[in-house]
Amino acid sequence: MMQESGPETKSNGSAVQNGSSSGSHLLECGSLREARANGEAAVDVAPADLAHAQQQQALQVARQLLLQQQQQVSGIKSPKRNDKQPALQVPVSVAMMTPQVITPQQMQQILQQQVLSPQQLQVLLQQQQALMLQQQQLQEFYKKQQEQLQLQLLQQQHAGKQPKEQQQVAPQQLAFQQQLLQMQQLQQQHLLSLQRQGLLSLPPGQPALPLQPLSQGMIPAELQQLWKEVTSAHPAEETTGSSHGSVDLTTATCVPSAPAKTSLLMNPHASTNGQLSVHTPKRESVPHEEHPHSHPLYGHGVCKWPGCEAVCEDFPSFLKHLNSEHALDDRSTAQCRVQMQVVQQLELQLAKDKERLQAMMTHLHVKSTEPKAAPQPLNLVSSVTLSKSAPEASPQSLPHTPTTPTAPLTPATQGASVITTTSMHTVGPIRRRYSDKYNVPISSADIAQNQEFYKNAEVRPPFTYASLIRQAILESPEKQLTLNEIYNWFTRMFAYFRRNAATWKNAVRHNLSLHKCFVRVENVKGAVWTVDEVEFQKRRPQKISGNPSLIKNMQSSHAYCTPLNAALQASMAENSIPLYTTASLGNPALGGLASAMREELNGAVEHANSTESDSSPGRSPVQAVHPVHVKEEPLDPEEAEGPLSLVTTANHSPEFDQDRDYEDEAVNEDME
DNA sequence: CAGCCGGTAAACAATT
DNA sequence: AAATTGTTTACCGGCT
Repeated sequence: MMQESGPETKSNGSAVQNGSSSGSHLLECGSLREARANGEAAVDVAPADLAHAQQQQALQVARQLLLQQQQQVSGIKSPKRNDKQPALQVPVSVAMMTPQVITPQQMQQILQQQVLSPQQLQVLLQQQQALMLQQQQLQEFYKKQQEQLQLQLLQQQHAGKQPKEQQQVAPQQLAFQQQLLQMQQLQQQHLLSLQRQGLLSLPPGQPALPLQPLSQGMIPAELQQLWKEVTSAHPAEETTGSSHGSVDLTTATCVPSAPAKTSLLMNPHASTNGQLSVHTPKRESVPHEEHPHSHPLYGHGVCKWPGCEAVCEDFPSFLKHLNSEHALDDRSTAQCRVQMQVVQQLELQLAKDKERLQAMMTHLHVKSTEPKAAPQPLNLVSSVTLSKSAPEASPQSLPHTPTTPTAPLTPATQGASVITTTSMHTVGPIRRRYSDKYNVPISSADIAQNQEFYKNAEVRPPFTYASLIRQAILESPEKQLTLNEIYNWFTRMFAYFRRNAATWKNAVRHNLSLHKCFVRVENVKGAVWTVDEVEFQKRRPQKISGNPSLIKNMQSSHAYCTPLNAALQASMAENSIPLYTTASLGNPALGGLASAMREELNGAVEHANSTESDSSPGRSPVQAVHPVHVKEEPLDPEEAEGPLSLVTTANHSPEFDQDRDYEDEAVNEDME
């Protein structure tokens, strides 16, 4: 225990550790790029706008339908009234309206990307809130629709209805159902194509959309047309040749800025259960009725119904057009459904991002308030590392207890590293290396927090044995420990290591012997192990060099921005929201953060060369900005450790510098 | 695909 | 003699 708070710890100063290789970043970037490539091509319209427009459209359409249905129910006649039946409801409700639950993979992603600046969070938050609103409206509409349908159905059944109607209806329904199925299939195809393109990543275990096996060839021309129209709305992702105007929605409506939804990927699993707790709000929310002229389907004198673009002189004429051309018929309904699906996708994305945001918020803010009740589940991280597929169970025989199921997700913290030497946490320092891949650097605060977390949660720490061993040794007052003491440290600091002793102890011994950085020193009482920082540092470069992927993301001078960008990009990539992609660089807020980070980076680098001024300077800026601990980019873990090495070895070895330089070079190369 | 890394398992020797 | 400590080799999976 004393070790924990031990003063000695100063050793590790600021280590900004980077992890070795970060595959995750790479992936993220890659996907992002792909998304951009596929999506940006055609669009000049901001994706956000698109998304917004589409949502609006969907809502509008839905409202329209709802209104019509209501009228019908209330006795007002309308052309085709019963085109719906229970059978139809199913697909819609099940497949379309259910939001999705976050999958483990998503969680992982979330975990990996937790590095957002407050500004980013804000932006995200705002966006999500906006989307949420729309989503709620949509859901509300949907529920109503369902109710209406049921009502209708009941009426029909009880009334015994006129044969005519039924006759009319039957065929229509059949046709409609068929269309729906086809639509779904199309979407499925779309999904598949997206997957192929790498835009979509489906969780392994998740089945794709629950589609019915329809022959693909059956797609009626009309449906195809429909599909095109609908899809054209989101050109971003669907680069498919069919693209057609793409303009419609976008131009007109809305918001000038933003991102797109490109994402769309219809997430298969979406259909499963998830649910956004959206409570149906009140229908009053429907604004359009009150502001007729602001009809989402009407803008710039043009009907914005997907694929329509009919010119309407004025609003009244537009209304006429709307009622005549886009009445409640099969086509409109199908279009509506498609739109709904589009919206749903957006919702899914929204849900994901919300979750992510939640995690980030929790991580960043709650932290202080909430006693890390459920600290983070790095385990996710670790498990990820171990295996991507297995959702929760850690593949390895590790005893992973699902400890905190509630798991907050703040995981990202995994990484590790910034150590504050002096201060920051009494806890010891750093655990620097996270598991190979996810090397997201962590702030001291994270570490401290994590420490608590690991002490109680049987979660495998995302650090290598070597890192842990080193940590243990460095934390000791004399910087040396016997094997048994190391064991004790492990068990004391990590609940995870209270199990499977044979396994990890063997690993510890193995590591001690294997790595040159661990030096065995004969002692009076036997032998103790010490750390040769120089050696330890030496090993790093290799990894780092292998990190290019990670580095690529960053911009040379903005090394520290990397995490940020990475997170953003990942987020965007996932959501296919270009907005951020481009914006991130230009965004002033981000820029500020970036510069702050850069400073930190520079500081880190400098002190790395110099001596132990370490981390304190570098990190302060960031912290000052916000409690956010941005995980500093790992440029090199070494850096973080640099100071430490000094401490231990006391001298500045050329090798050290070389390593550093080497790394820097590598970084630059990659970046450029 | 090769190479590197880290984790795990295990055999074996030396020491306590 | 048993347990602990160290060393070494092999294999596997992930990543670059």
